[in-house]
Amino acid sequence: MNANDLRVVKTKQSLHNALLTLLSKKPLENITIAEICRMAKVNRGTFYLHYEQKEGLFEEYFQEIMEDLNNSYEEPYRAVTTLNKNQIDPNTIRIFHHIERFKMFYRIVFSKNVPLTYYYMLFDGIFVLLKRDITIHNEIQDDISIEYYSAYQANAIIGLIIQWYRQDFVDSVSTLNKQLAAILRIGEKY
Amino acid sequence: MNANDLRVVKTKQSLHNALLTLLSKKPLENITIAEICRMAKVNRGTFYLHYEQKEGLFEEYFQEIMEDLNNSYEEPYRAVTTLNKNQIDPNTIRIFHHIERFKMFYRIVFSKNVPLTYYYMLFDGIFVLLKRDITIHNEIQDDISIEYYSAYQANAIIGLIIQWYRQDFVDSVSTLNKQLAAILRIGEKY
DNA sequence: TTAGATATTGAACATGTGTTCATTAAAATA
DNA sequence: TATTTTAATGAACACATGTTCAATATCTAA
Repeated sequence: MNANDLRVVKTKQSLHNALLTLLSKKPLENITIAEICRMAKVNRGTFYLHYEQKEGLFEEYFQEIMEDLNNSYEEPYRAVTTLNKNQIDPNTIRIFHHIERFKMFYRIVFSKNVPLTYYYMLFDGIFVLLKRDITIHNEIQDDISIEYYSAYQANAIIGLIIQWYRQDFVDSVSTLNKQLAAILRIGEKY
Repeated sequence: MNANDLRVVKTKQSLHNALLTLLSKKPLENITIAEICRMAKVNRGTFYLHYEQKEGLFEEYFQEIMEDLNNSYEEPYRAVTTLNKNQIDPNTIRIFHHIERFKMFYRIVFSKNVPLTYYYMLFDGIFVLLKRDITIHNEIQDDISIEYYSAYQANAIIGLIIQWYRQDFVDSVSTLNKQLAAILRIGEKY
């Protein structure tokens, strides 16, 4: 199954387009593989040559979105810009911009009948960014595992995003940035 | 559909037992509704009279587990015992005990092909506990939304649990408690 | 205990799933 | 361009899904 073979490229493209079209009409859970294939004019057997579930198709998209998340931080090494210092500038927090930009997709990612896969892809994405950030600024005691600490911080941010999502992203990106900045500053008051 | 009708009770019980038996042999994703019904000796149509998906059946179980989580904190009002004070006693943190106790179920809840529903049930459970805790000890500035703050803290804890789960819960409950306590203490050093 | 209410059943139907296999069509390469 | 390689197709299969409906069994309430 050579991914560069034009036939493969064409097939996948058709399937991608079909899924996108269908997603604009109904939620992922109500879309069937047979339906996608009919619309893409691709044999159903061919679908199974490339994917196991319709979720795999969406996963390919989401992969690209995760790359955008990474690229957002490729410039300086700033995930959330050093979590515990009080020189946090809310504008350097890029995560919420990213979510806002792709909110169409994140509405799917966070919907309750979708498998956890995408959640984990997002989690891992943020986890890696934070771990890098935390390691560089090594703002950590030796009794804390970097893994646990990164998982804690990464998922905490996703917690904000969940809350945001549940109000259908009505708050502004800057509200989210400010909330995170304020929360991170809490500890330092004591 | 009277839930007290003996026929209903009997049917649900059979389905529950069948699901549990099957779950000991294979993951939820590989279990079919038809299979559950065959084993429970319940007509497939009857299944659809009570549930929409097999996931709904599991959800009923998980509901009970969530009640256990709540009961764990029914005594004094201590979720994680006031998140930001340094008099945190790791032993008063009950969440990880709870997870450990039901780890069989949480292995399902956190598996990647399962819908987000259960994740949200856990999230909401912890969220409510923390929100109560935070409100009582009102350890919060007025520029922070209690909702966002609770979501942040609740999901942060689940972040630790995810990390724990991914190593198949090899670490001890007390390790987790200590990690959380240490992380919560970080802010106060500055 | 009986009459009425209703949950369960079995059968059937259209559609989806996941897989196989020989055939065909479209690429790569030489 | 001709040859080889291999992806895509169509047909078929057993099984699952989700729904309907009349017939039956079982429960509740009088």
